[in-house]
Amino acid sequence: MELRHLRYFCVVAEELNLTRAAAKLHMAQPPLSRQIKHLEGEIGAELFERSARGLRLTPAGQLFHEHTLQILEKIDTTIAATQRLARSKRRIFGIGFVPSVFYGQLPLLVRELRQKDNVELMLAELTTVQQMKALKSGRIDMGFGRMRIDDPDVEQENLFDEPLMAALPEGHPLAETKPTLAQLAEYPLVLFPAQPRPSLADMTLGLFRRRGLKVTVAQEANELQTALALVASEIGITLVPEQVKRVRRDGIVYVYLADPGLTSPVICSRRKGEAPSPIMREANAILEVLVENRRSGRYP
Amino acid sequence: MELRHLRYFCVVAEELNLTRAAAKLHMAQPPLSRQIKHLEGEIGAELFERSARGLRLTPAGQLFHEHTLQILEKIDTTIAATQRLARSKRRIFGIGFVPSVFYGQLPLLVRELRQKDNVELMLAELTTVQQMKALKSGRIDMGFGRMRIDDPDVEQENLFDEPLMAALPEGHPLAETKPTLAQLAEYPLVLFPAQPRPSLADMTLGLFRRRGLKVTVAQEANELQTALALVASEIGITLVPEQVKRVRRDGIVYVYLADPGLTSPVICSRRKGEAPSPIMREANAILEVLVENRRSGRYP
DNA sequence: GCTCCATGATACCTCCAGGGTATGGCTCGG
DNA sequence: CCGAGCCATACCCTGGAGGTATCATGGAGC
Repeated sequence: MELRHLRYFCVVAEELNLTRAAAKLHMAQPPLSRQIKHLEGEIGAELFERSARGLRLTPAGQLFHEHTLQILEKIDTTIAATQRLARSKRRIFGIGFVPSVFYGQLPLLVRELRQKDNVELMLAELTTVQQMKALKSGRIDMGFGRMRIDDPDVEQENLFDEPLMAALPEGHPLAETKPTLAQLAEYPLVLFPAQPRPSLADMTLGLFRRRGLKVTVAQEANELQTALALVASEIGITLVPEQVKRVRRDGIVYVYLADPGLTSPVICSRRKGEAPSPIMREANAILEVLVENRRSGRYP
Repeated sequence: MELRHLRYFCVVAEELNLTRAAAKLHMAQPPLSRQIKHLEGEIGAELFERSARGLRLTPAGQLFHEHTLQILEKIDTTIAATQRLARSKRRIFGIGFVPSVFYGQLPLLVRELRQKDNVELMLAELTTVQQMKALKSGRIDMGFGRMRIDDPDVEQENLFDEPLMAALPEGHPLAETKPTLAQLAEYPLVLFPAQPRPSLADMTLGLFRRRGLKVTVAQEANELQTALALVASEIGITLVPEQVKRVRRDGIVYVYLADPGLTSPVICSRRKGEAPSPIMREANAILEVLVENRRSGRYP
């Protein structure tokens, strides 16, 4: 499949008429007809219903059209962004992060760095393991995760340890308490994040298991917002890092846990033994302030 | 430009060696070399720095690589989704919405509809004006907006009127009051959303202007989260529809306004004179319950 | 400082696939 | 029943993608 097919498909999907579409594309109708068939063959699905009076999109065709528009749009913006960056003298600074650190001060680091006019920021949501590879390949320059991984080419710095909290529906029996894990184990759990494993979800399960507590998983969720919605709907409860409590939501209360030592670290990874670039130095300076604020409890 | 170029570029960007990349692509080195040059020519930017010992990505190349990976990934998932839909007997149901309605009950409608196993949901963020065209072309079947637009082929239903609220930084002099527009006009404004105009931003400005109030715009923001962050940083204040107050955030308080009649409607648009499909009937039923809850103040 | 070699660039050839033209066949409206 | 409108098929032609051979270059190693 080539972009040509997508471009043709879009025009045809809008015109619903091969002859007119061909005219719009400055080409004859038969080759267009063939290319569309070719596309359908490659995807292995009918995108159009043919009739003697023009075409109609099948449901699959509708879906494909919607996404194709987005793809073509993204290509255009990508080219434009690349050209802009090539003309400017900016350098790329890539930051990898696991989703759960993005509810805290990371957005502040991003906002500060975007101000600088010698740097183009590139953000990538990556698991801690993926971050190792991305660091080495130069795709990112700094990674934020929650796991310690031994790698000779990467140095890790423990920024701070973050307490875990329980997210409970409003009015829950434990809502005004400081519960123990044993107490929480009595209630069904919303496991989160379900998708890229291993993750916080496994850590959560491990915490219970190591204490010999049996938990029932009521539901899995991939995104924080979904998980919180499920908690608010009283489908279950879930454990989240403290940063998440900044995401307040009607129907949800966060409570600290009674068990000591239930924390999740936030770890910053960098390539080892590399002279810090000017941008890296700026990032480090900002980070230092943010970590200091975090440690002293001063939120901006 | 064709997908071929992107696929080649990705492999080269990973190998940073044309000979090896060519081998991986099961082709000879010279044509690959040429295609990459061709790509650079078309974009009008150097993506690689050549040396006798292999290649290196330029900043522009790095950016392009990052986005190219996403594009290729999206194409794969699009094809997979299209195939899946073609095999199933599901129908498409498209919903268009302006961002500001997505903080209310719309997610609930989406969640309920996703449960049904005869429907594949397609969401599209569109301005109210774009929704008209999308409805007529069949891209969406239902649109949610905040503006009344006369169109012979579209019928609009006013679901409810939503009060406007002011988002203020914590500790703001007006934070514990029910201020008037005149009082708010004393403080700088964060204009939101800045990008697709006309929008709520113009409505906000209009409200002040019609009362003969002069406002100073401190900053523009495209996304709600940014706007709220700016408010929390005491850069300015902003007006938001009531639904937004469900997005709570540290450092932000929402207050109702003293002026009467400061509301923003939520309007549902459908194609006129069309027999409702089974899915549309299900959507209408869910919508009715949600609107009733909204009107009676019962949030789920 | 010279040589070697890995690596990318250039030149030229081949051939296929994408586009063109001509035409058939189907369906719907009058 | 006929014609208009539309898509599909058949066949031809050419541009450009890919192949082979070879050159140019600069860093590593002696």
